[in-house]
Amino acid sequence: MMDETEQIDRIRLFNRAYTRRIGVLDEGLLDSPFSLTEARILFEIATAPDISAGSLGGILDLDAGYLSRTLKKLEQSGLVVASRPAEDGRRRALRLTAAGESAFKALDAASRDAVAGMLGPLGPQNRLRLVAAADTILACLAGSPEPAARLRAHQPGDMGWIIERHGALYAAEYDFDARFEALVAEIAADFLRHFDPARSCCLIAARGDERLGSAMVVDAGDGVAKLRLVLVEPQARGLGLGRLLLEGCLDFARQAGYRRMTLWTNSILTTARQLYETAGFQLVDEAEHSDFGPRLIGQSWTRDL
Amino acid sequence: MMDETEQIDRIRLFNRAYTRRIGVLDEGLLDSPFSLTEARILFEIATAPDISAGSLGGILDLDAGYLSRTLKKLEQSGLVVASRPAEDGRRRALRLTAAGESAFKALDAASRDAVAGMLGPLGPQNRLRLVAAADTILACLAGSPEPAARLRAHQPGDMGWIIERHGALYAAEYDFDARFEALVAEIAADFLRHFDPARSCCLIAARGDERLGSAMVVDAGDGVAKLRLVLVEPQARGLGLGRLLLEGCLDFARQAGYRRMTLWTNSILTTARQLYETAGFQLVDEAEHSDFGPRLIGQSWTRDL
DNA sequence: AGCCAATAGTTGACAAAAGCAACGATATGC
DNA sequence: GCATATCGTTGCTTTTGTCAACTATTGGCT
Repeated sequence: MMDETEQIDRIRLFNRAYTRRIGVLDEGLLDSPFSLTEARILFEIATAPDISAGSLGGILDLDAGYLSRTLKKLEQSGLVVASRPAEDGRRRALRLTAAGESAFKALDAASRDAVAGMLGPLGPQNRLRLVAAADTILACLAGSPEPAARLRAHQPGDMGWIIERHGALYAAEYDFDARFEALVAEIAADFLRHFDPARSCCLIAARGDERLGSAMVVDAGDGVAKLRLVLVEPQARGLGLGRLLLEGCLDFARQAGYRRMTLWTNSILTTARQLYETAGFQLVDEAEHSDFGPRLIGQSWTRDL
Repeated sequence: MMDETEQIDRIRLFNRAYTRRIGVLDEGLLDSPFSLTEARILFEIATAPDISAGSLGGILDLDAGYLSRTLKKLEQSGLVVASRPAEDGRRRALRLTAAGESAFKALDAASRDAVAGMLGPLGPQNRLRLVAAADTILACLAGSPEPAARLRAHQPGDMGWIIERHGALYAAEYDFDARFEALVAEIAADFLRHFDPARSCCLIAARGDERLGSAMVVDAGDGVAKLRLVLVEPQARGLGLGRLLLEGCLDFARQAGYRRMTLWTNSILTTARQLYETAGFQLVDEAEHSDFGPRLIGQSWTRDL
């Protein structure tokens, strides 16, 4: 895990590195006749015509006096005009003249080129990642409360994802071999082949587009529902998603009229074991096996609904 | 898709927003007796003791004259000492005094607090996302030139990925239903169950960790190899990956001693059809079916090896 | 209506920050 | 040992930013 100190250090590292980058970008404006502040002023006026000097200063965090002087210079150069709006004789509504517009366009193009120059050497894939990461940062800072993880029914591709994550995670964490992924694929294929919305369900825990966990219920006959393929991604553990998925499955099974629910798991999955125990499941059988490579103890659990 | 113009605009938006954020952070240093530049100088000297004024200026992009004066001020305040290293009488090796160290520590703590204040109101999940995104941006910019796509053998999780992408892509592009994903899962499970490195193979086209395409060869009996599950991700199309995968499969089949290669596909997959034609495959059979929902024309292709 | 406080912007004086160019001291290459 | 380059310093200048006093206008209040 990453503690707060390390988070802060990494953000500070990022701030240093990135501001230096941006500094390099802004140097591109050096061969224009405008200072960075002037360019920012032109940009803001172009974006929000009839803006007042006051709000401009607020946005750019400029001293009122300094701003006033700078604006006067821009007016004298014929790039900006100010009018006294009828409704408030104190304010001055700022606008770009035609010359101001074209100066802004040139600046804007230069700034665009500078960014393009930064993105240029990156591969198309890296560019997308970069833009996505920038969006993420803004979203996080905007404090857009991170979309809550929620349960949804399965969609095309979800079965494959379940197989992939089971295969990759159990291989990495417990050294399961390919037979495990094969078994999961068979279970998933079987689920899709015989999917009956009244008798079976597959729940995906997702946050936005990101899949965080899975669980499914299938008909085991005799009024017994079988819980399968319960998985929570490592980065999403500790959020109660396992509980959420399990509750969703129990609810579904009850509504579907099942009397009991059973599941099969392996003893090394201690977190899962706790989850099942607190959810009222009872261990009914254990048997050693080596179906997936390492020596394991398979467990059957059950509970009434 | 996102075109370059939009990427640039979003990065520019990010730059504006983020620099403003950092500006706010730096204001935290205002109640220290140091200017931002002095603080940066202290930071660099603390990080790299015995640094020369020249490289300091290079790192911080400061005018040599300005830097010289600022350093003199810091020396007079007793925070920095400079020594003439024996090996080069022109340079001056800069170090913090004890007082300098403690001043730096205070600055460092203030900066850390400022960042902590920025991260504070975010949720723990958002903090992690933010840090991860910042790392991503630096990694992208570090311009680790995007690794070339290459073929590799399958690994744990790859079969699941193949199933996921087949399921999701064919559903989105051709409206295939769940039976298709089920079929792919069965094929994949079968492959894993009966995988024999001498008789079958699965190739994954990958760029770094990112999977871009797949193809597999299985034994169809009578010296015939069957090509299955050829897929290239939309964002990686046009790079010749399909060709690469196909050649890899043909090479494997020849080395494994197969006499012929067959494959089954559907007529709507026109890009794939061209790929097979140019690779020397010949259409031997067509049959209408609706196995995956829409009415399709299945095609069998074959070629000698 | 008339007064007062608040708001929007301007101006002068000044300080800090930054840039430029000339210069001295030392090192390096031929 | 001389030309040339490097490292740093200093004087001078411009740019940038700050502060406080000031004018003009508005809006609320009695």
